[in-house]
Amino acid sequence: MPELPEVETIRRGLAPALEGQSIAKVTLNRPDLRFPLPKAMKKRLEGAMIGALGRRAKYLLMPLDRAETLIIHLGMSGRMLIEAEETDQPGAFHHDITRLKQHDHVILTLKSGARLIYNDPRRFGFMLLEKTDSLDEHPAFAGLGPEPLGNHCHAQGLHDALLLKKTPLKSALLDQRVIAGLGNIYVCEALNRAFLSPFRIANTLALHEVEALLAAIRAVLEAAIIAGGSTLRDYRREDGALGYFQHDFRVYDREGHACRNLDCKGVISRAVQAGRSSFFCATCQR
DNA sequence: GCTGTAACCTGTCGGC
DNA sequence: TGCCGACAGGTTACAG
Repeated sequence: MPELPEVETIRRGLAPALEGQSIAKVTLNRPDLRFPLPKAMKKRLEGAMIGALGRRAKYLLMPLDRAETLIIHLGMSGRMLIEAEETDQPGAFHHDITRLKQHDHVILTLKSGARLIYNDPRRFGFMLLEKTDSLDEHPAFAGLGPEPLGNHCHAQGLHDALLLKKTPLKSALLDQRVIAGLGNIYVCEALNRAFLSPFRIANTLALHEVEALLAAIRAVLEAAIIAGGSTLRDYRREDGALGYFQHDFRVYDREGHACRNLDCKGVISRAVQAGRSSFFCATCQR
């Protein structure tokens, strides 16, 4: 799925087309997403005006003028796409010729005529409509760790959180309660840049190692946002275009290739941790 | 209470 | 060429 950089890229791309626009029509083609969409959602959305788009971790937030916020999670394969005007012509959707319309589960038609399409083949994603003033208490957000790119994320705080974890570092960083927004790709990349093994037990890291780790996490995420995210299979930007950060991967999906860290002659290995692939260099990551 | 695993669903890719 | 199994960016329920 879209991890933090992909969701942020989508947010920035959608904002000019959505903010200040009213929703004229809601089409629920397939309400049985990960969590079933309530039938009342259609009525609650139609006629509402969209405010400034936000993001928390991997969640896209669409506030409405009715004191409610549409919470969108893209799961593993979800896409949010803007289509300029309604058309059934094949291939008319910008560059995104890979999208199958059978997976267009939710369509918001704006008064401007543009359509916001939620497409998700694997249906691991979901949408929730919640009261805006109680979002922080919502179960989706209440336990989330700090935003790695935010002002409230500090090495000391991350160090304290990791001290409580007896799991391998890789698993600890995937835990959204420790730090929010990281997924498999960017954890692998950040650990390589910080020269830390994914197998290190989280509570054995010294503060100076956590400082290096946090700096690496931030560098990776910022570079990925500039590149428009990473496209492996499903991810597309809001206009159907690809992300390009996958060309800058140092370890992810590079098993058997040379490590790209300076002066390291190691080779990238792959191992399975908690059912997920970890890519790392055993020579320079300790 | 914490941790690891399996399951959710569908598409893609590689091997046979 | 076609079939089948493995695997995939996330999250969560459940067993140990």
